[in-house]
Amino acid sequence: MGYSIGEVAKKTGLTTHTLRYYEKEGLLPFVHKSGSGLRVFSDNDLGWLAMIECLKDTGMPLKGIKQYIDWFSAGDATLPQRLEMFQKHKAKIQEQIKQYQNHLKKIDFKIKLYKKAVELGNLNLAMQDEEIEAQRQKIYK
Amino acid sequence: MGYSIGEVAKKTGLTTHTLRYYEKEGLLPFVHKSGSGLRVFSDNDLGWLAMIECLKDTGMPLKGIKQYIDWFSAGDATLPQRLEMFQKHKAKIQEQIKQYQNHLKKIDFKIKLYKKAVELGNLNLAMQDEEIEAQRQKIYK
DNA sequence: ATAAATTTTAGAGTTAACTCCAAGTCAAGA
DNA sequence: TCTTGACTTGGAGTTAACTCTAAAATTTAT
Repeated sequence: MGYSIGEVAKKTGLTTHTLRYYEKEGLLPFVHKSGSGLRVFSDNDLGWLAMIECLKDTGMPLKGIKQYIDWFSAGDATLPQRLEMFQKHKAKIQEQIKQYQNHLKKIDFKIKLYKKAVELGNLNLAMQDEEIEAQRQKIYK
Repeated sequence: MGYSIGEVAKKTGLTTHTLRYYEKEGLLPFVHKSGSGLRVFSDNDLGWLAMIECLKDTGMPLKGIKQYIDWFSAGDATLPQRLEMFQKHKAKIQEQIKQYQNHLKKIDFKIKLYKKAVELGNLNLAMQDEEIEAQRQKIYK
């Protein structure tokens, strides 16, 4: 029914230190304490941790995540703010993905270039290769 | 022919502080100095800055970028290392994109949920909606 | 019952990547 | 020439997100 901090650490891949830090920062306001003061995590808390991971991994700072949790705790009056937050964050993620895909093209070019350079044992020679120069132009134009 | 640090700051969106910091960290070993000690950036330096931005924005720490630059400076003997670096980094970026797309599904679910919740003025009611519950199952199963 | 492992707290320390400051030098326009 | 703005350095300060320490309490295993 409940999980110790160590169990949650194993489940999530976070350390116990990090979990306590998150709680201190207000990211886990729903975790209960046992009579003797030990944290007891519920499945609902694991759900929150999954959401925290999702937002954190997509670039939201802990402060932003805390804002969301504070809005949640404030109840239905903050539903519009929460919707707006997710919509804006979605746009940011999509922008990120686009940028990543663009950067990937540049990396692909470098891989092609360095494959040829390794083959020839010389970077300058590889840069003079027609096909490689053609691809360079396509990307950096 | 050459750009001052302020001009480069405008071109790149970095601050002059950051540019000096990058140089201090060994990321700009090709920038020249004028007789009186002013930095003079070339178009080639701008190319390096673009590559630095690409690697940094895709999650490579400055130390990793410096390693690449050091390998470059060491000459053709390090071509295989550089190729390997780009190949590994490409794999990491692709993994990132996949993860982002997955996270995006969760965010999309939240948007759907909160749209309904705003409509109803109540989050719990929205969670009981059939269509929303169906989508939740699809994602969190 | 006892030993070993886990958890508690407050608070200090770390790392990456900036960001700023002071005091002095350099450059461009009126 | 004078002033104003940009640039120089070394070094200190900041921020986010951990990461660790120590001493005490609790829980689990034998």
